[in-house]
Amino acid sequence: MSSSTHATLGVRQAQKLKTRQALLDAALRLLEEQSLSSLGLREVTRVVGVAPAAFYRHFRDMAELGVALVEESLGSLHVMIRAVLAEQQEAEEVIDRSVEAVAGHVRRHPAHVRFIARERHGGVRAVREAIAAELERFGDEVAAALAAQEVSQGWSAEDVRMLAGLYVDHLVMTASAFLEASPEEERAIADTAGRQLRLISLGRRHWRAAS
Amino acid sequence: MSSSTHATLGVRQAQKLKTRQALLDAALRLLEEQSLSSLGLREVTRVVGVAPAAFYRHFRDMAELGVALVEESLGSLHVMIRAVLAEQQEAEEVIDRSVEAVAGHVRRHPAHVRFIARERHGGVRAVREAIAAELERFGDEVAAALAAQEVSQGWSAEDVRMLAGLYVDHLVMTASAFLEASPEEERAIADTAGRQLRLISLGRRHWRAAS
DNA sequence: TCCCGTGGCAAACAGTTGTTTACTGAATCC
DNA sequence: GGATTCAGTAAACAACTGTTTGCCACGGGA
Repeated sequence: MSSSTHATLGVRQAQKLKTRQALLDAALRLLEEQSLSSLGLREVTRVVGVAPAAFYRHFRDMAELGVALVEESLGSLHVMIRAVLAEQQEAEEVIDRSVEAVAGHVRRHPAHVRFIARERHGGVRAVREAIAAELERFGDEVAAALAAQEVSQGWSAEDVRMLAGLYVDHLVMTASAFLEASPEEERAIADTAGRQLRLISLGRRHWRAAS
Repeated sequence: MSSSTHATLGVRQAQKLKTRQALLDAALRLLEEQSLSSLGLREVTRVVGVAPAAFYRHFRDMAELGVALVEESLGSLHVMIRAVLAEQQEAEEVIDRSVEAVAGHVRRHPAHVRFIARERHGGVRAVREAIAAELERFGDEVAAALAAQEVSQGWSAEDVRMLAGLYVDHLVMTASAFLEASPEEERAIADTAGRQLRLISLGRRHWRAAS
């Protein structure tokens, strides 16, 4: 990683990116036990081992750093969603795969997930809006994938979008549930999430037939 | 209100409760634009117009005040849920009633709803746990009501509980969606929430028949 | 090689924070 | 009616905050 940026960007910019990333990492770590609106600039620079004033070379204030963290956090989630959507299997299988993918993602990036769950309704407007905008894009993407499936024939675009919203909300809920779960609770959560998805999928298959 | 407490408790305790409530109110107001972990003790006492040290006569620290706010906020939500569950009508009707009840509740107690949505995954452990415990009780209550309906015959207790969880999560999601919505968006949100509930209810009616 | 651009530093700034201390005055109890 | 309890006060404490200033060292283009 370091070597590639080194080669491409020159020592100068590479070093800058490095401390920028160090600031993001330190902030993310500190945010495991508090929320963004109480995270201090000095607190972050202290962890990185850099002067407080250096912060301003990278971000105007903590809100701007927060927005950068949103991109980083939801970026990793995005690739996971794409991967799940790309699978073209039968409903029963894709559900278990999805839940397992979410569990794995939480296990791999717990701080990212915690940050999103915490700041989605948190005290910093700019960050809330960044998360909302990105989640809306996820919803659109899911909707497009759903619309391409044969089960969705005859569905209005509005209905497809509301189902996608349900899935995205459920995804975030499940991820945050995994987050605060002890290892032995994980199975129960995965189980519940799977059953909930199955019930939704059942409602989906009977949507226009019954109403 | 003041007169009743006055009569029952004596001037002494009544006054104490009054400033305690003033602290809670001030905190709730300040929390509309920040999160609990960044709310300062002095900030609250300043708004109330009381000396900083007076705070300790009522709460050990801000976390304890937060827990008190949880009880207050979810208390009002609790009566709303009870009211909805008490109605024994046909599925189609109860859905629209419920969504309208949620919308009304958010309109009436926006600060309470915002507080819960924000601190449910917020930075203060004690508050998170208090919210989680209370929402779990809500889930149990909903589950009991669902189990009593004829649609749930043959359902395992586990399945009923997972459906109740889905409803509770959806409730919180919908409430927080109403919260950040402009008045003209309210209708669309209510509409989407209603359709989502209808789809879930559809899946519910086909649960054991298909799987 | 020299010079410019710039990431990072040290120091100082005025404010703010949570917490402790000793106190006052009024409601309560006997 | 006198003693007591206790909600609220004022003042002081050290510790911390975000932001500005002038400075230095050094990588990169000429």
